[in-house]
Parts: sequence; structure tokens; C-alpha cells
Amino acid sequence: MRHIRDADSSLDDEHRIVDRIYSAVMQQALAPRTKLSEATICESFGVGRMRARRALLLLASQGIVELRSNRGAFVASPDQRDADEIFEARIHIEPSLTAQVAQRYDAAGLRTLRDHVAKEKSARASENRQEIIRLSGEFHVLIATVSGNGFLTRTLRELVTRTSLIVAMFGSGPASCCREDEHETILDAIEARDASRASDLARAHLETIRRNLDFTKTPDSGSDLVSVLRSPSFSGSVTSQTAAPKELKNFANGS
Amino acid sequence: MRHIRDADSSLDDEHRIVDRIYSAVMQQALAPRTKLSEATICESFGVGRMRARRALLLLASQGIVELRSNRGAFVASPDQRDADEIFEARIHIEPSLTAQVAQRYDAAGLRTLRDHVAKEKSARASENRQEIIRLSGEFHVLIATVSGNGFLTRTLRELVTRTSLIVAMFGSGPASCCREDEHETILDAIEARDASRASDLARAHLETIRRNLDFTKTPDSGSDLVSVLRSPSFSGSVTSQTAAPKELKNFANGS
DNA sequence: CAGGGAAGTATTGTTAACAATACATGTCAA
DNA sequence: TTGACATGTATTGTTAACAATACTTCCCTG
Repeated sequence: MRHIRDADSSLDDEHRIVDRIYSAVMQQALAPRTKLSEATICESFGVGRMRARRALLLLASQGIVELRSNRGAFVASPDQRDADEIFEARIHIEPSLTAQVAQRYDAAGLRTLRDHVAKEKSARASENRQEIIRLSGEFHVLIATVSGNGFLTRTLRELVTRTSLIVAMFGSGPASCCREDEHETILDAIEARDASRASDLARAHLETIRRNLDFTKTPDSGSDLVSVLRSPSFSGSVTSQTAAPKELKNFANGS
Repeated sequence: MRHIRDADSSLDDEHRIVDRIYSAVMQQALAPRTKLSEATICESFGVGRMRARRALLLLASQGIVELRSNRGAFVASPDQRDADEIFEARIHIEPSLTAQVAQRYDAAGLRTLRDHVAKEKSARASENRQEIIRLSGEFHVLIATVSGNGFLTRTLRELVTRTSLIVAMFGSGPASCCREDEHETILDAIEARDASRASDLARAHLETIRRNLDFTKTPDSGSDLVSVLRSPSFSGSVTSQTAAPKELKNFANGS
């Protein structure tokens, strides 16, 4: 008797696509307004059109992608209102969640977090921008993971990824993602089982990120989808495109 | 020049289906494990198979529906672990959110909440079980709506609906959904701008609901999908089926 | 009568062709 | 040169047929 687990490719395929695009957005390899054409996704992942469309629908249902009728799918471009909602939601959830983790964490969870912060530090040392961004976001998801709550893990994953889009659009200067030894401070408070301090630090951390947004900023152009999806781990040399890809011409003007 | 808004039927169709099934689950007209066959949905809503499948995928992505490969879609049947996660998440979010509403509500928001509580009272007076259940759940979503946060509104909608499924599975006795003048008490605290009391009451309210769950309970059978979806507002005479529909035979045994 | 297996039916999963829409190109006139 | 218009191309949306899987029923055997 073998295991019942279906090993069904269909769901896994979609998860693969969704995860990949999630990661790419999270580490700002995919800029807001980038067009995600069905054909490109089909070729990049070697799947049929149906799978591509299903994946795009899932991404759209989580606010990562925007579907425009007869026009296709685009990486979402949150506005200030979206940003307010996302940060407000995070401020409702994360301090409380961090406090809970401080109260209940076990040895394995703490080690996971410590390892992660170490990775963050080494990424910052090597000035790998995408890695820094990815790990910075992932820290917040990891808090939820360590708490053991699957629902909140998924919720935070969405919130963090959408935050990446927000920072991509409105982040002011290189400081917006990088000055984060704050994670280590938060982790110290967690380790000390100081729930209220951990909670306060988490809130302050979020408000710091929020404060570094500049909503008067002019939007950047999209990225080149093919080159982004080509590299399996995105750790490669995908530098931000200066010239706007063809597909985005009509998005150039703000009003 | 007319408005740009597309009035595109495709997205609206899916939203219609999703909303309808959401409502049905929320007011416990659709029991856990009920099979949602594509054919039934196509006929009930007069849409093609594509739309039905897309709607089911969306519902699945929010944990309301479970997709089994080659077997179809079923109303989700949360287990104790799911229940723990959902309630934990709600306890992280709702007290904080309620406190915020207490601090920031405006006249229109307060009126909305008061009207709603009045409707709850009258539903309880007329002993309309489904209406009571629906309104009880909706109160929590309405808190988020009044807060003006779209993300949290959607999140709470999902949480409340999944809570309905949990209560349908593990609710002990008729008390599990109905003894809720607590909503009025919470609203009083909100109106008095007493954020910390509102927060405490919200938490206590959730813990009361959680305490009334009995995880040793044997699961009920599913509902008849066609009759549920037939009535536009579900206010009709859909009484819970005692006999298990054909489709659910094989779900009867636990192991 | 119970259990197992085989054929038929029903449902879901997938693909491919078609239709509809938007986009790009090139032409013409002012 | 610029703008509008028409044509052609590319992309998305939809449908229907086909394939694969699961379910039901019936029959056969013990």
C-alpha cells in the first residue's frame, strides 16, 4: 500500500507558478505594472494555458496581480489607499502575533529565527540587494510560521508581498528596505520572553517602514518578465531595467 | 464620455457565485462536506463550466471549499486544528480592530452597527435560525467594514465564514450561535469610545464561542445543494436534511 | 447472503479550435 | 510633422469536444 497522497501534478503546477511569482514580487524582481502574459508564463513554466490562467486568477484573488478584462494580467500597483490598509492590517496583526511567539516559542522556533537573522546579516554584508529584500520580508512571515498558525502565515505572506509592491512604488531611497537590525532587536525581545517589548518593537518597526514611504514619488516602469522567471532562484544578475518594456508604454503617464 | 468601469460580466458572474456560496455557508445553509458539482452550479447560476470552475477555485483558495483531484469540490470540513487556527487568528485581529473602531468611528458607522444589532434582535425575536446565524456572523464583518479597511474586511469575511463551518461541525447545542446580546454590549463600549473595554469584550465574546465547541461531536451530513441555491435569499424553508445525499455516502465513516 | 470484480455511467480534467477584443503598424490628410 | 483612421497582428476570452478518472450497478462466485 502506497501513500494516499495524490502527487497530482495539477495543483502542484499552479502552486509552483504562484510561489515563483510570489517570490519574484517579494524580492522586487517583478516591478508593479509588469505585464504577465499567458504565453510567457506557459513557456517559462512549461504548462498549458489553463494552468497559467488558474495561477493568475489565484494571484489576483490575493491582490498580487490585477486582471483587466481582455487586456491581461499585470503585477498589482497599489495606491496610497491600499498601502494604508495593508500597513494598518499589519499593525493590527503583527505586534499581537509577535507577543504570542515571545510567550510560546520553543527551541526549534527560536533557532529558525536566529538562523534567519544570521542569513539577513550575511546578505547585508555582501550587499545582495534582492536577497536582503527577500529575507527582510520573510522574517515577518517566519514569525507567523513559528507561531504555528497556518492561516496567519498565509495572511502575512500576502501582506508582506503586497508590502514589497508598496515599497517598490513608494519607497524613498535605498534606506527603505535595508536598515534592519531591528529584526535582531525584536528577536532579542522574543528570546527574553518579553512579550510586551516584542510587541512594541514590532509595531515600531512597521511604523518605521511606513514612514519611509513617499507617496509623491513617480512610478517606476515594469520589469522584463522572461528574464526574471528564467533564473530559478532569482539570485542572479537581474538588474532593474531602465527602459520601459513595450507592453508598458501606456502606463507611463501618471494621470 | 461614459465611465470607464467595464461592466464586464465575467468577473461579476464569478463574484455572484462566490458571494452566494459564501452566504449560504455563512448562514449554515450549506453544511460541511456538501458536494458542489460543476453541473449543479452551472444550472443554478446559468453559467458555463469555466465560470463554475473559476468560482470553485476562488472558494478553495479561501478555505471555504476543498478541491479533490478528479473527485470535485466539497464544502470544507475544518478539523480541530483548523478551528484553533481560525479562532487564534480572530483573537489576534478582532479585539484590536474593535478598539480602533471605538476610537475612530463616525456617525454613519455607528448607525450602521446599531441598525444591524436591531436586525439581530428582531431576527432572534422571530426565531429565524438562519437569519440569526447570518446576522451574528455579519456583525463581525461589519466591524471591519466600519473600520474602512478593505483587506481586513475580506479577511474577516473569510474567518467568519470558516467559523460558521466550524460551528456547524462542532457546535454543541443550539446555544452555540444564539445567545448574543454580547454584540450589543460590544457596541455600547464602542459608542462610549471605551477602546480597551470594547477590545476586552470582543476577545471574551470570541472565547465564549470557542468554549462552546465540542470536538468529540460526530459530524453531520451534507446538505442538498440544489434546494439551497434555488432560493435567492435563503430566507426560505430550507430545513436541514436528515438523510444523507447520495454523494456523501462515502464520507460517513470517520477513518 | 456477502464480497469481489467487471461493465457502464457520470463527473471531472485537458486540450484545441474559435470568437472577441485590444494593440501595433502603416497610410493619408491637414 | 502630427493626428486620425483603417488594416493587420497578437492576445485574451469562450466554447465544445475529447480524455481520464471515479462512481454505480449488476453479475458472478464462494
